[in-house]
Amino acid sequence: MSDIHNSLVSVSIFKNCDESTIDNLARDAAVHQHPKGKVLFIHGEEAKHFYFIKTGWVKLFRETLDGSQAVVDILPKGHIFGETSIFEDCIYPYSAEVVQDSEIITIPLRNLKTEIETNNKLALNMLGSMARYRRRQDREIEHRTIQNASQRIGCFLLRLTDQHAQGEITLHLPYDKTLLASRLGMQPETFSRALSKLRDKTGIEIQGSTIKMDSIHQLTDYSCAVCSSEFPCKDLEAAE
Amino acid sequence: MSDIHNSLVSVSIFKNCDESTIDNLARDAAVHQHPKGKVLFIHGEEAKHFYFIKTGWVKLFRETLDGSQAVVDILPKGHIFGETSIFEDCIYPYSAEVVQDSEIITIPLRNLKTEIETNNKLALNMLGSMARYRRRQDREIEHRTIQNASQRIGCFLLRLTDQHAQGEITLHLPYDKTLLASRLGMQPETFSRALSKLRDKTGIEIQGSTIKMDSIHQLTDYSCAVCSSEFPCKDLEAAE
DNA sequence: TAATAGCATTGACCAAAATCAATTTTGCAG
DNA sequence: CTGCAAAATTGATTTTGGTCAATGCTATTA
Repeated sequence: MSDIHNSLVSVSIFKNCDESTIDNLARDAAVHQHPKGKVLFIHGEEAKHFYFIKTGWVKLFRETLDGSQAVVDILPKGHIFGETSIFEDCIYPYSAEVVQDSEIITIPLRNLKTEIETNNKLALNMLGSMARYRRRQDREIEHRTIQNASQRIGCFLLRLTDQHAQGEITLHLPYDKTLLASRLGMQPETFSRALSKLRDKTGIEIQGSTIKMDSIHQLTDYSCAVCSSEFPCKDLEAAE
Repeated sequence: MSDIHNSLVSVSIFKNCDESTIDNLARDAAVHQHPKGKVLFIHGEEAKHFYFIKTGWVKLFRETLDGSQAVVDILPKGHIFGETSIFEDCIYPYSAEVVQDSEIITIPLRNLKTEIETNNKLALNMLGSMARYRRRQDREIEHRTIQNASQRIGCFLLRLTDQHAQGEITLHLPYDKTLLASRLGMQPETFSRALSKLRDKTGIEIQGSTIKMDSIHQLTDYSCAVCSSEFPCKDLEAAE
């Protein structure tokens, strides 16, 4: 159990909360190993748990009857998801699928709900987290509206780099290109062409999933020109 | 002052809160008349107040240096905005412009922050409100990803109608078509053509800003087929 | 009621991205 | 090391929506 406890203390919504708060949540939690492709829950299903990603990656998405899907987010280890379902109708607002073999902690929403109803500190942390997420989503809508495919990729790459990095930078795409394409709201073919275009326009070097550049300015000049947030963005951080 | 108080009691985040809570907020609030076109604040500005729309409409948007803008939302009377800036850096995450002569109540964020830090009921209400907003934004991203222009218009029209309406329906566009186009993330010319296409595909009648149809099925068949939320949508309600 | 300004529509054209199809490359299992 | 399946790329084509320019419509007001 101490394993679960140790995982949860690092989550931003539990920051500065009493040990007892975390213990109350961890009490009925469980760790599971999930293979790539495993669907944890489906949009519209009754929400019983929320989840913490110990290792791996999880895709949140919405899917229509005809099979086309819109990716809401792709979360790395250290993040929680499904927690917003304690409000309203207790229904998951999206589906969740493990996109790489992952270790996931499952925690009953009941415990969170009970705790938050009396714990103002927790409620405030969660509000802060949701405000951050909201900014991220607002920015996402802005990007889909005014950035083209290449600029969106450039912006995504910038978010992978240390904002204050100097000199030559090497970075790796965090997951495969098809998934990244869906994360950015485009087709794999469009992604491939748009990345080539980005290379031609900015001079970055691409070797598989490794990308090198002399300085971040190669990307900022190209991508940030058409964004309302001047670089370095104040609202770049990942969700909660 | 009782005027301001009466306005605020109707806001969902103050539901079931003590009279004293609302009085604390209303104490330093003020009502102003704003003409169409008035910009209330700009993205990135230090956030001092949040706002309640007593009458009229307000557009929330983000704008780049070169003038292109992305509309985040368009809010009717009864809604608040800017309140999420009590978290983090106290900076407005979007700009706000009055799009019709409006009566707006201005309330210091300070008062809200002080109150929420000790008032768990208020915090929980606000969490519920933000969870609703988040679902709306997730759906918005989905729509921009998988619906085409005509389908987005159809979906918007459905959200204007009574979900359980039977028989012939008449409805009016809530604001002018140029603004509606920006709300739906398209150009005015595209909106015009897409609306004509929607008419041809569904048989709805269009007369200026008045739209008539024999039944909502004309629209649901066309627009909801490519959406993950089966009609009637559970997550259609407006934000705040 | 006539002038006008802003909104809305239409047409012609262009650019971006989606689609469909065919390869090529890569990573992995045997 | 080889063969295979999945991922990625490339080409050809279509679709969608954006852009620019011209025109039509309508509501306000002088």
